[in-house]
Amino acid sequence: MDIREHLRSALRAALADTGISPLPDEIALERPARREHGDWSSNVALAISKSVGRNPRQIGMELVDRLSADLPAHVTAVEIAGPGFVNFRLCDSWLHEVLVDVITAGVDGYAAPDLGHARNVNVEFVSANPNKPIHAGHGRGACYGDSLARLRERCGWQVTREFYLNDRGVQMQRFAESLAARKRGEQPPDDGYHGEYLVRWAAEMPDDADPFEWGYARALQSHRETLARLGIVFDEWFSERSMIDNGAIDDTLADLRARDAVFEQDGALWLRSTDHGDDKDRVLVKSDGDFTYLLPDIAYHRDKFSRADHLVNVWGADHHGYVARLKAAMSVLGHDADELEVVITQMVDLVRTGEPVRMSGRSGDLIELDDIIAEVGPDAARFTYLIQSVDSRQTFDLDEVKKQAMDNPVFYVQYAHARICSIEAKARQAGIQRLSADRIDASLLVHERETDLLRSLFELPDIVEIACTDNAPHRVSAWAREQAAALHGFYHDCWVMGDGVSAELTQARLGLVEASRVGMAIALDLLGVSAPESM
RNA sequence: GCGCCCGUAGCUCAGCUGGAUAGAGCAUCUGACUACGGAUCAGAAGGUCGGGGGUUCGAAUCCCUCCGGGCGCGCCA
Repeated sequence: MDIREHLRSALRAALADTGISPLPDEIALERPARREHGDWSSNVALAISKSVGRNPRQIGMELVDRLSADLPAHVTAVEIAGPGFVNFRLCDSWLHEVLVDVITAGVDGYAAPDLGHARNVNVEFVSANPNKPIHAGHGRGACYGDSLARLRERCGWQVTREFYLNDRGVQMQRFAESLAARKRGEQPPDDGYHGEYLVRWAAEMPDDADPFEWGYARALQSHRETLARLGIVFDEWFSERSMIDNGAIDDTLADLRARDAVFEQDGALWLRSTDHGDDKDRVLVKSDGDFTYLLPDIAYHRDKFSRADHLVNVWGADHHGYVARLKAAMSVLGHDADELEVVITQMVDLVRTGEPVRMSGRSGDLIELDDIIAEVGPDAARFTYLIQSVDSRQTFDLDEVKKQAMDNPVFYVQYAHARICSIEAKARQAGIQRLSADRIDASLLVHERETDLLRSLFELPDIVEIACTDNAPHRVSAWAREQAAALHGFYHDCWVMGDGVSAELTQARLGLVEASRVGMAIALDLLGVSAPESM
């Protein structure tokens, strides 16, 4: 049983004994920041003092008295502190159970809370237009979205990774015209695409190819290849054009009309989105008969809702203004708008030793994600994109990320994993066979370095759950760094084998090393970063 | 003007569904291996958590307000 649930039930019983009624729904238990405040602490006396009308310190004292009279398992002391905190001191035995839990559950079973209950979730991300290479800014959304998908998979969801293709419209026309112009050796039109990549692609294009279709296919190939370099593979590439061909857009329009959610004004057709939380109504079909981008978007999300229980969209900050209208449209169509989560990633500033990397506006050149990957490597790119909350603007310093050899966190973390593997290999070479968890005497693990590692491993399931529910992979990155620090400290102070280390202690420590490997492998997998056995 | 995000150590950032003396990495300074990989470890120094109010036993965290920065507010996509 989770140690917190164990302490909670003890507290609940003590509260009942003191005549508190009704018992609080929630009893908070947390690890105090300061060591002298014990191993676990509860503020329950403070939390209920008002409703009970009693002094919190007094309630706390009573709880301490009753708990001390019959100490729960693992607990060595219960103390009152400050305004009324109830602090528990535990012996290390509760941590020794963690070791067994981790090894027994393994990489697939540990820290895998079932939050999704096999529901289907569709995670749509990147969705870069198929008319130019994926650039550095997309990298953040790509790594982030894939990590969200990994978190969902670990937490019991059925996940579809989806890429939406805006494969029609004026932008694609301009792209085709620009490509054709380059093929003829001419400059693209002023309102076309001027990037250097078009010169390369034009050179590849056969003379008799249709610039639109060939260019589209070429861009798609480029996207696939770039994403594959980061280990990102999509299940579905959804074509906007297909919704015209198969009537999905007409159906959507008919659906909206049937729900009396549209009206005509000034020759255009409008969606009454203000009825569902938008700040103004939106045009669906322009007076010239073309529809706006919004209508296919609505049709697309309508389609996604027919395929999944829950939708997650990863959008760049420049699209946050569209959230309200899309949610309004889904609400109009009878969907629960809360089942559509739109997460916004803030911008990325590329810099090189503190100097901003200029994106040439004149030529239309962008820094391609391929170039970033080639320069810093896929693991460093992914870890860097995922090390920080996507709510904050990110400064991505290419030189900092590349000089990883010395001080980059991704290497620090990967090195920890490699070290673990190195120890295990050394043990094998020495003919030491690691015993199964039930045959290890985990109680031998009493060194502070050892208990630090176990405490860290204990936290991983919580971290995974929070990262999943908050769409926050950076919590996993932070954990991985802490776990790596704990591992390096352990490595430094605690010899697993050799003179002066008993066979039993070697076995216990090998178990701890294996548990660490499990935890680190889980975290790195969630981040999509490789877990090397040697570096 | 309105909306969303951000403002925490010299730098890059965690911590934000309220907890006790605010953390990490980098950079700086000082130390540590005759053994499992020194891409490591230990210590020091570094702070008006943008400012001001409020709620609370308790606020970086919640509320209000102001300041600063980013991104959006189309019958563009």
